[in-house]
Amino acid sequence: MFTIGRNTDYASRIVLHLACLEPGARVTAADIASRRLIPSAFIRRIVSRLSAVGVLATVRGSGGGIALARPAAQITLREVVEAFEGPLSLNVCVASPAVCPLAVTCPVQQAWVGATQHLAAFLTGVTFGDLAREIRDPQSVP
Amino acid sequence: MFTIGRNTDYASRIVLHLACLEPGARVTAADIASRRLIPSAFIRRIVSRLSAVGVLATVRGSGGGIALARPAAQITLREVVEAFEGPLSLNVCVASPAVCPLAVTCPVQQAWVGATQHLAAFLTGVTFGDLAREIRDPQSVP
DNA sequence: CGTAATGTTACCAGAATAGTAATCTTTCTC
DNA sequence: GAGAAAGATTACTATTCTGGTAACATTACG
Ligand code: SF4
Ligand code: SF4
Repeated sequence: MFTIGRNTDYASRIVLHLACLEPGARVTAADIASRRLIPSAFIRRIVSRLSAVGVLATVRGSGGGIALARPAAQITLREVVEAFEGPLSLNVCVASPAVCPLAVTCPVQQAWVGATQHLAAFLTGVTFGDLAREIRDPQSVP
Repeated sequence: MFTIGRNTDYASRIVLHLACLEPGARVTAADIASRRLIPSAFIRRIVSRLSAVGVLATVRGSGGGIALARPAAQITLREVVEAFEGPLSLNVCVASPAVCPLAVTCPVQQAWVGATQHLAAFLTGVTFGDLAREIRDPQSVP
């Protein structure tokens, strides 16, 4: 079906949730999990990955929690996607042309390279600052 | 890694091969399989699907083979992709928003809808007529 | 009828997915 | 310092998906 995995989607929920709060607000992972319908035993790994990648800043111990490492306006959807799906590459030969012996003369490869670049550009243009702003209008989510 | 499957890639090789021949040329599947490095026991299902979808016209029996059902210029890469990956949908909520309870207020969904539309538009713009023309220049492939 | 071709189905091994669970480490509060 | 509250890490599992193989069925030419 050619879709992103659940990990990636959950990650975007987490970042979006934080982007909707006051800048710099810190909140526990379990809290986000319950509000955003993320399996509570699952969110740990996701948060861990996001912080390894530099999207989240975490504080351990009692009274700790997670927060955005940077302003939401500087976090792109692409960054979150690539943290879980790896570098964008719509066909195996885009990331590493060597895997296909036909790559040298294959015009389809060029098409996939182009499609990947277009998608990457689109996702780079979507920041969580923009996304959070869209949700402020109708009713603010707890 | 978020890529198309091998089925889809093999399918594009088949269509490209036919697009490089004389218009209307008919050739056996086994021949394409050996020239384009497709597992020979695999190509059957792929050809079958492509013909069910209206991209290929097949002729059974001795002396039969496969050919494009329409001029290559009218066959888009999107069509081939969707024949194997299903309707383009970069996240589950794009194809059917009902699967996610958050969909009604989720701005990320809008982003995925947009990304899917952009990708779809790009792939619609790539026809095998164009692709075949690119390969005629350097050296014609057997 | 025999042969050459596609159509269809069943099957399989290995990988990926989605999720659970248990344990470790850090740090605050009392 | 004890205990509790948090995140970090790892191992495990069940299910599905993927890529591929194999066998058989169907069609058509000669
Ligand atoms: S056949 Fe072309 S598109 Fe397919 S993997 Fe090889 S180079 Fe890429
Ligand atoms: S959270 Fe938003 S993007 Fe994710 S599945 Fe639900 S509607 Fe779609």
